[in-house]
Amino acid sequence: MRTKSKPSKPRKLPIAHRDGIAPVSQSAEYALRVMTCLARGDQIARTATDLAIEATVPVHYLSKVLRRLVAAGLLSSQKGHGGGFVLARAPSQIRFADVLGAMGEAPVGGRCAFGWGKCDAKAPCPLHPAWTVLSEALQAWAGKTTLADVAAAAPQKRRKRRG
Amino acid sequence: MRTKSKPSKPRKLPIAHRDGIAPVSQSAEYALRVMTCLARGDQIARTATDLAIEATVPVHYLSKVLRRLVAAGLLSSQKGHGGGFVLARAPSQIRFADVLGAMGEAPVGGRCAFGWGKCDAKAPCPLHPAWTVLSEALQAWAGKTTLADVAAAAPQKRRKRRG
DNA sequence: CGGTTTATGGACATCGTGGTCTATTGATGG
DNA sequence: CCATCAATAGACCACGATGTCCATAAACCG
Repeated sequence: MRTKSKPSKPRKLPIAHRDGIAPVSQSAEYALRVMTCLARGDQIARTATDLAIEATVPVHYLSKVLRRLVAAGLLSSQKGHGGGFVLARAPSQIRFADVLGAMGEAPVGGRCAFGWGKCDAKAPCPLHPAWTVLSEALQAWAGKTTLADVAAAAPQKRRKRRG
Repeated sequence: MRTKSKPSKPRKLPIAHRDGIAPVSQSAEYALRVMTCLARGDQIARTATDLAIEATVPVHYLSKVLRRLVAAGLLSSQKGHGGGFVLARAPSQIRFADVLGAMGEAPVGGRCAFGWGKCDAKAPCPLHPAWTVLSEALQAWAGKTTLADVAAAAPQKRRKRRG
């Protein structure tokens, strides 16, 4: 075993690391955050600034995300005084998959994880079975979870009902 | 110098899209590819160039990935004529989680998807339950799948299996 | 021993994502 | 009508992940 390879100089390699196995991009995560915020409130218009604060997202960047969600038909927007963003459908009718899809995060599956151009059940790459398991788990999650689920969960603040 | 004005490029929205819900980084995928290649062959040393061709990975970039895998103790390396890389353990003893961990892809969970600093079962963010489901699915997948699984699956060449 | 083969280590160059900023358009209210 | 608010649009920049290249070290072969 000649792999002594003494690590006397523990220089870090340029291969960075993300915050773990990031299932979605940062933009997509922002989208889910803001959609969650909207689902948890009343159906009144919320401004981008307002949402950015609550969702802890850079304001100007969020506007781009919101634009995408509007273009995808998940949000309605209203300009001018009193305007803002509202969910286009009921929270129970908006799946995570819809939000991710609006952000360009297609539900996996299109690309061969092994680098092969074509990869299907007939001519599977070595990683195909394992990747299929992962892909199906992700799709099941994104397809089943809706905004209604996250709206119901974990109230952010104690909203005391007056009277 | 990036002051080369690159006009005429119809940059839609700056929110790019990856090849779907990419569960791992490109580097981590490369690592899984090359580890799969090694698991599928005999335990003879394979050169980086050889592996790069089979795994369809840029040669020089792969060398960095291989370095990481060696540093993590998943691979053994041998310099000089006849040298190359070999799995440090049996394929059944190398989980995907090990490979991902070597590439810096920690098994999720550390960061709050909603942007909160702290986020646990006691004070969960709205996304916490949904994210927990996702996180556990990913961890289960990465923890259960081993190189032996992908080595057995989908023989690239016809090879008689014993037993 | 020198020469070849291989891994090792790092210096760049490049590109996409994330993030900031400014201008414009549209709606509302006085 | 004008002032103001807020969405829309896109230019622009920073930075990290990706990818290329080259020098060096180590192991083997003659």
